[in-house]
Amino acid sequence: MAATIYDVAKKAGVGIGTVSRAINNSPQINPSTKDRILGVARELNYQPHALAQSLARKKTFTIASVVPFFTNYFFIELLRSVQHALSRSNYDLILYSVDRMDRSDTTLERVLSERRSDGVLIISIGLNDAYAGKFIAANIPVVLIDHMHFQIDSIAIANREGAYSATEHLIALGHQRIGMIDGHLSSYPAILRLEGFKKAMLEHNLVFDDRHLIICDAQAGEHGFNEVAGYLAMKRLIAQNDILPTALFVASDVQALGVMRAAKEAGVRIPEDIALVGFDDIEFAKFVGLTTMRQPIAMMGQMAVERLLERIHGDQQGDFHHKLKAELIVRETCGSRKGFHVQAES
Amino acid sequence: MAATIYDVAKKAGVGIGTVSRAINNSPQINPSTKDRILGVARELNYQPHALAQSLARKKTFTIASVVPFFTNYFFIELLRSVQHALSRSNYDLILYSVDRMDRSDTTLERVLSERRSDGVLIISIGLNDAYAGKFIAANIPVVLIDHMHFQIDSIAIANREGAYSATEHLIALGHQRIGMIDGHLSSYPAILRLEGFKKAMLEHNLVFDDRHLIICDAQAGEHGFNEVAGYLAMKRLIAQNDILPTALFVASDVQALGVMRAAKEAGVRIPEDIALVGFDDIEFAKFVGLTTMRQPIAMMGQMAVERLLERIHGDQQGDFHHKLKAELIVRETCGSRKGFHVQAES
DNA sequence: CCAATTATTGGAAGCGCTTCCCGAATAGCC
DNA sequence: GGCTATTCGGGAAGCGCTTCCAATAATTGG
Repeated sequence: MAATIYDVAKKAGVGIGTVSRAINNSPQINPSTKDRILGVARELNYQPHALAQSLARKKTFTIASVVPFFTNYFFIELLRSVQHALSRSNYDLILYSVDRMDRSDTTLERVLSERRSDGVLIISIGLNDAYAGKFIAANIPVVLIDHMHFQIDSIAIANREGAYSATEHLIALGHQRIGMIDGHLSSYPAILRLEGFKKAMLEHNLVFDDRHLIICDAQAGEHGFNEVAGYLAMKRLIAQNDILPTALFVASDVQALGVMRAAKEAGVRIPEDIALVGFDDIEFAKFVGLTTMRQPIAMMGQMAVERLLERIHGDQQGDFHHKLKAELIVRETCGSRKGFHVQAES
Repeated sequence: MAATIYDVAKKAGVGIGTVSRAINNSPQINPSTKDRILGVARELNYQPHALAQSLARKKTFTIASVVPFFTNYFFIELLRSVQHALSRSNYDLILYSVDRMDRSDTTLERVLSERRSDGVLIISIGLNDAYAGKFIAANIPVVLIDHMHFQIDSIAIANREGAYSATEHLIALGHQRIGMIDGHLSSYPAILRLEGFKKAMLEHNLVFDDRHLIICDAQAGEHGFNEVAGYLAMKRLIAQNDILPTALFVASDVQALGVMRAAKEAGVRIPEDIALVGFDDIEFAKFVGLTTMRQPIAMMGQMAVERLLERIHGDQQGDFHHKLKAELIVRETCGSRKGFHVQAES
């Protein structure tokens, strides 16, 4: 069995309180006894038991992340950055997955009741007022990523503005007949991106054909933000239109990948026949040359962690609703209008 | 403050032991008092404190996973399946990331010392004898994924055989001048895949040109299993050879993606000029039509979790070194020899 | 040299639970 | 009815730690 604090105390001939002070380097201890105790501890290979510490301190040094597992590479890249940001602290990360968006409640309930964590990161999941209230009542700091709630800290992308920019890029390229493929409108970002798209069209006096808008089906609460949904949407677009749009704004990169696959199958060339702009800039967008709106994913993860940690430490008060701007990354799927917006890329 | 077991006991007019029996549905309790207590508990919105339970039970209902974060989509898909398999149990998942492969020790040390978990999943990381011994001594069940150790349960892919099959496929297609792009040989799978490749060449009496073998550089202990490494390798291959191989076996799909990008830039057509076989079958392989060796990633994750849980419950003894076979998935990067090996795909 | 501080230390109490031991209550049996 | 099994419930002990309080030892100033 592993050594406990009592073993160390006995062997060092001191009380357990003193050992505790030694290992937590409290100032209330004589440096020489401290050294001696640390020596004994090393000898015994003593390691404090994290759980016991948590119980006594009422602090777990763990943060929870609630993630829709794993429908979209966006989450993964976010998680990576969260983990990265966290690795500089000594907090552990515990993962709560929600497998169906429409059943996120049970997961949230679990996070709340287990009390394993000092703070929670909720990714791409809407928090209703009831749960927001519960977290506030339980005094557990929460940061929402890619979603909003008026009472809860959040960090999200400016979706409407991003969609606007994407569409505007297409318009600037001379396109007039522009379509859009969106996620299901049960998703908040999907709504906003559609709004941004429509706004851009309107402000540039372009009419937009309803048949050129395809909303992906939601499945298992997934909002259609996946490759297959994009593929299917593109097939539908091609099937139901005699004249295709000359340009397409797709609400996410994974969907755009599906669009490209369907286009290829149908002999529709990109960008020659249809120009394409995505959204997210997941890692693979670069590999396939997809023009897209870059979400600063890594930045979002890092900021969220920093904010959460601050909240945990009680440093910060006041609301925090950060909105990051998406940035247009021009690659090849809109034709070689390189230099239209110069971007440094590694 | 949240209700404790004492609050429930007092309000129900019983002892704490009885409350404990009620919520853990022990048989040693009168059903009627149990119901009454459960009623009170609900009223008070009582939730047992997971940490306190863990401490008292000496069981955490948590499993740890040690993951190289996140150099390769292989890990992510594995993690997804792990999480999925776990969601059917009531174990939580805590994530320990190792950011540099060559510094996995500190992470393992932490897993060991914190004792937050009942079992550990170690993904794609080599375990040396010292740490294997420590886990055994601490009596913590471990399952290794994508790696081996003679004393520790493991589940891995048959790398050598998979590489052999990939190469053989190319040979069967009539290729003679076959090259390979591999990860750095500090990686065990990289070694095995190279062996399988060479074996296939040898057994089919094909000579293989050393200049057609590119070993990616290892960076930050990353073994070169990433897109950029593949890209760079392909550039090198093209640069240092007057006559290129007609086919290429690439040790991982992410690298193959880089290879494709470099090929495109250099005007080398795939599959016309060079046929390509990858390894892993990550989700994106399908999107880009990459012929590859499928690792049953989801199966690996699931089996690993099942085995780990069995070990935790003490059901299983004896060694367990499972080797799964990789399966050839024919797509487009070797030319349209569709039907060569018919594969059902959704 | 003495009172007043101040620096250290020991260890009980407490974190919220499980579990074991023991007594009370009830049931079963002759 | 009396006696033994059985069932059920109470609560102390214990999981491994932190922290607070009181006690002791070392210093300081005069």
